Formats: sequence, C-alpha cells, structure tokens
Amino acid sequence: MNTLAEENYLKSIYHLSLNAENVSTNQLAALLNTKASSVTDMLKKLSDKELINYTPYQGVTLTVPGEKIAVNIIRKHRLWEYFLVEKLNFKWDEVHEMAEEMEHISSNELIDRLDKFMGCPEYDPHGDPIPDSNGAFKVNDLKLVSALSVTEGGTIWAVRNHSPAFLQYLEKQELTIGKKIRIAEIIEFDHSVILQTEDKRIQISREVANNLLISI
Amino acid sequence: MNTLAEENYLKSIYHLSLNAENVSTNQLAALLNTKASSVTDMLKKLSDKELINYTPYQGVTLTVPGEKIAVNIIRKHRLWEYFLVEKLNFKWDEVHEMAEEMEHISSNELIDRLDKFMGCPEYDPHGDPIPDSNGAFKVNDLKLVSALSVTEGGTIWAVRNHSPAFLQYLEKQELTIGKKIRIAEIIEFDHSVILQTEDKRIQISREVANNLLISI
DNA sequence: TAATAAATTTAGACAAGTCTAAATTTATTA
DNA sequence: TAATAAATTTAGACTTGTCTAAATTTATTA
Repeated sequence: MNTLAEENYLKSIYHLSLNAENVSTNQLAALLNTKASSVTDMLKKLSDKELINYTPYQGVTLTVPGEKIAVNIIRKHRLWEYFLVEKLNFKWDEVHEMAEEMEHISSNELIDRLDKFMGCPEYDPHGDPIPDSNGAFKVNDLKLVSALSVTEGGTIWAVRNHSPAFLQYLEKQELTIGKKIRIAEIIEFDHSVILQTEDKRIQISREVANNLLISI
Repeated sequence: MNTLAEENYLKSIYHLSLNAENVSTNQLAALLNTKASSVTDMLKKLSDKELINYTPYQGVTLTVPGEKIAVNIIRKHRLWEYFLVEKLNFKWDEVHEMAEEMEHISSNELIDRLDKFMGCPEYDPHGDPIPDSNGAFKVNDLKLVSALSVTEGGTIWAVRNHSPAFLQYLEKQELTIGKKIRIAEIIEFDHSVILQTEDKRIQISREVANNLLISI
C-alpha cells in the first residue's frame, strides 16, 4: 500500500489535472500546503513507483495505476461525506475535514459495503459524482455560473469549493443544490452576477459565480 | 493532537495495565510488534508529554490525561466494530483490523453521532463494554472459563482474544456470545475443559478456556 | 553473595517526509 | 536575444519513529 502522503499527492494531482494537462510543482505545493522542494522529492518517489509521469521542470501526469488509486481515494472521500450528511446528519459544510481523514481507511470491502448500505448514491453532498468500484464516473455536463450569459439558467448541481465559509454563504443565500436559477444581469464593472430564483433576485460576486456549477 | 504511534502506545499500555500494575518495556514491544529500544524512545516522549509515569527500568503507568486518551481510542474502536457488524454486516472475526485504522479518526463529534445513530450500544461484537463519551465503562463481573470449577456455568459474554483464527474457531464450535454453558469436566492432565451446552458437550483447550469470559 | 541471565537503556544509524538556502532551468520582457 | 524574473531542483539539515549492537541495570541462581 501507499503512505498517507503519497495518497494525498496522487489525489491532488488528479484534481489539478482536471484543469490543466500537466500539473506543476508549484500548483501542488500550493494545494498541499507545502514547499516546492518537498513536492519535487515526492514526485521522484511517485515516479519511481510508476504512479506518475514526471519530467523535471515539465510537471506531471498520472499513470493509469496512479489514476486508479486517486479515483479510489475520491470515491472513499465522497462516500464518507454522503454517510456523514445522510446518516449522521452533519451539514454539508462540516464534513470535508472528516472525510479527508476517512478517505485513507484502506479496506475496499468496507467501502463497497458502505456504498450498498447507503443505496449506492450517485452524488455526494456537494454534487460531485461518486465513482463506482471500478472507478467509473457518472459524467454530466455542468457549466460554471460565471460562464453563462444573461437569460441562461438551470439547476444548481455542484460546487467547486468545499470550504465551510463558501458553503455557509450559499446556505444563507439559499443557493443550495437543486435550486433553479437564471442569469438576470451581469455587472460589467466587476462581473458580479444577478441571479433570478423563483422568488427573488440574488447578487453574487464573480468569485462565487466561478465556484457554482449548474445543469442546464 | 497525538500521532498515530503515540495513540497506539497509549492504547497498548492501557490494555496491559489491566493485568499488571506496571507495564514493562518488553510487554509493550511484544504487543506492538516492535523492539524494546523503540519502546524506550517512545516512553520518554510520552513521559515528556505527561501522558505516562515512567521510571527507567521500572515500567510505566498511564497518567489521568493519558488514560483519557486511551479510553477514547478504545471507545472509537468498539463503536466502529459495532458499526461494521451491525450496519455493514461484517462478521465478528473480520472487523478488528479495520477498526484499528478507524479508531484514529479524530473527530469526537463524529463518534458521538455515530454512537447515537446506532442507539448507544453498550457492548461491542466481542462483548467488550463501550465506554461512554465521558470514558465511563459499564462494569460487569465476568469470569474466565479457565477459572471455573466443575458444575459452575453461565453465559458466554466476551472474548479476550480478537484474532480471526480464534473467533472463527468459536463460531464453528457454536461458542458465541449469549450461549449458555456449564463446566462438565476438567481434564487434569492438560487442563482441557469439557463444556455442557443445551444440546451437546464440547471439549476446549486450556488456551481457549483462558480467552473466554462468562457472566455467571 | 558472586556470577550469570534477562530486561532495559544508550549510542549511533536509517527511511520518510519536510524545510531553508543556493543553484539551475525555463519563461518573460525590454 | 540578452537580461531578468519565475519556477523548479539540488544540497544539506531536521523530526519522527524505527532499528542493531553495545552498555547498563535488575533479577535469578548456584
């Protein structure tokens, strides 16, 4: 098996890979709250284990085995989050940190049984798809609210930021998963967005719009 | 918080303390599958943190804060074992290793909610009492089968060994928790014990009798 | 009780993962 | 395209937890 640190690196590389072909040392250092030199050391180690493709100065990609491990960790993370919210009644802004620990519980048999116990949920409390035991994701076509034009709209489906501060803000604004919204106006000056919901208009910053995903 | 290694040492000291006033370096080394010299190093560290009382060559005892941490880990271990058996349908011989990992999940809020979710069970799948959130145990007066005389008997209540091999053996012999037994005979030569259950006689070794606890 | 055995500790080393500071490579820009 | 800036890697060090081998202390026994 892999160490906790190795698992966290693989997971982080996976997440960053979604937005860029190659993941850079500095991106990883920022996400993992560590120094670039530490990242370099670990990249060598993961490369030796053939879990990543690493060329010095050129960033990294995951190999097939590396991606498999990363997806499995993400599966565990999301299933535990679902468990914490649906079974133990935690709020969606309270579960991320706990799931960060729980995702490293090694048994796959355990996670498969947990999955069945909960009825094989397809999405976690933040709207992210839960990979199945083969690592297959439900692909669904989501769009960032920040990428929409006026009059476009849909249903809030997922969030791209899991920090308690952000989630609590959404909760307060009643911008939670399942809510139907439409772009009423985009402020040219700062790209703030005014959303129209069933019963009111809500103004959100570009920052917020950039972390909110909807299904059209 | 404490490291995983520290938590495991505290837990082991706690367990060994039940059978001896002072816990020795070698006892710990054996239980933790490590070397005496490594134990000495860790004892100094725990002593510096005032989690144990350590006098070189004289063994250790837990301090009040040290015991509190140990009991909390045991609480988590037993609640997770209960969860795995009662909710995820694992067998009692399958859960120990998983719980060894899960007991280190740090959130106490999580464990308290898990406790409530399961209806605040008093005993784990091996019959061990589950401490409450204050660290209080249900004390019950159990006796080792090996300590009984002929004609004495009671209900199998707990086991002192959690190895899959032992638990599977008990399962096969139908000597599981709740079973009523009585001592029919003790073989003088090797201290084997012949048990009378409702429907049959079962011979067990002294070794087995020494790991089986009954409530009279 | 002196000699021997067993238990424990000390000394020095190592692997994992991290850090700072310096060196190197790549990217940017004047 | 030469100079500068930014990104990355290397070198050397530190911490945690472990190890082996040697030294020391405690227990046992003749």
